[in-house]
Amino acid sequence: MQGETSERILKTANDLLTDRGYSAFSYADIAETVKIRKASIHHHFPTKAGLVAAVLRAHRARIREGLETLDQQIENPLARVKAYFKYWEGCIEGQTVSFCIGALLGAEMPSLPEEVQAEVRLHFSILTEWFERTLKTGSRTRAMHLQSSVATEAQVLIAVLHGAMLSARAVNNCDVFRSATHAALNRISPAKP
Amino acid sequence: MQGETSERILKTANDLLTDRGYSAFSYADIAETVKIRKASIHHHFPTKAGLVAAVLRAHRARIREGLETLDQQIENPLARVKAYFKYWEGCIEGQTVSFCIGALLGAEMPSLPEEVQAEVRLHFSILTEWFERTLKTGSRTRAMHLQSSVATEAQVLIAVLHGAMLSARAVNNCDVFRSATHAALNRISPAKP
DNA sequence: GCATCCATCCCTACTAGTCGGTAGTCTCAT
DNA sequence: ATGAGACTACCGACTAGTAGGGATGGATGC
Repeated sequence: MQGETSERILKTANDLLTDRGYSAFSYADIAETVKIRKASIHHHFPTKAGLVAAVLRAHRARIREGLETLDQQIENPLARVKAYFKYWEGCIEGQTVSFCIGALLGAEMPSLPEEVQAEVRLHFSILTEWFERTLKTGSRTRAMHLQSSVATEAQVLIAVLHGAMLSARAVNNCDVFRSATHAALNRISPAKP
Repeated sequence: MQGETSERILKTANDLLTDRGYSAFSYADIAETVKIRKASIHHHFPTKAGLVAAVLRAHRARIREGLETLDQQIENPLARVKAYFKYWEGCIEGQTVSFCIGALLGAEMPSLPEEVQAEVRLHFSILTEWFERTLKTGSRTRAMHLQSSVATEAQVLIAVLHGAMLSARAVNNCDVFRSATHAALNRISPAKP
């Protein structure tokens, strides 16, 4: 029932990864919730590193799709950036997904298999590229007002995004995410008349 | 040689924790570098949770001391905040300590023993208190210029601090930490004449 | 129509190794 | 002689991963 087994494995691994990180989840955990034997998971994903890399690829694809949708549906670049932050605010608030696995694995970087590390780096690079692209057009069209270079402002926004996730998780309160990110976004908003 | 065994265990656990997080290091790892048997570690620290909690307490004490020293030696509140960021810039650049264990464990929060979670929450709260206190006097004395409330600005700075650490670790480059944090600090600096 | 083949999928049963933690013993300084 | 600190030797549970066997179903050859 409900879709391909490998899809269910990926989904479960994604969920486990989201709240435990790489080292703290096991094939046995997946087996339990997918209702399948441990060995059967190895049939679909021979190694843990491969499985997690696949989860990250899927995660990245979803994020990329989401960003493309924002690009198409929202004209104002500032509003696009705000919408991306709002998306995460909803995730954290709803408790469904409380962290971005790309960022979470970034923290565990030194202990990850090279295969996984590469995917984490890709996560940061697609995020950086999108922010830089969006900030560049936003700055040009005066939809936003930047105080530093596009590259630097992009880094600040990404840092606030991930750092605020961290704080929200640590104190178990979405409000700190909301207030920190709103303040950061207000600072690149053009001055009100 | 070099000091009490329990001190060496703490130091080693601190280092291991810094680059692997909670789940990815073991008593065996400590035993190897401290040149002691695994069982002997249990003599000093009966449980892993207790050991890590002790590491966090020591880490928090060091941070608190550092902040108190800043409070005493630097008069300008803005300069104090900048000095704290500079401290971490030095840590990351020198590769000696590449991450704050308080923040790192914040990411792993849901999979940590309650004993450790409590210490992580304390880390965030002493950091928040110091930032709020420093920003409040900075704002009052016009040493800095805040666009939002003290509480919110403190959250933004903490988020940038931890988020920039995350980016620096993910892409293995201290420059992103430096540029993001400098930009964030410039924004609370008073306008130049 | 029917047998064979092959790949897919999941299973049981296992491996070697690691995990945190315990029991009990030896040594040595106070 | 007593207690601290280190040891050897072990525990049961868990880890990722492997070997090999059934079951299924769809394609092929006759």
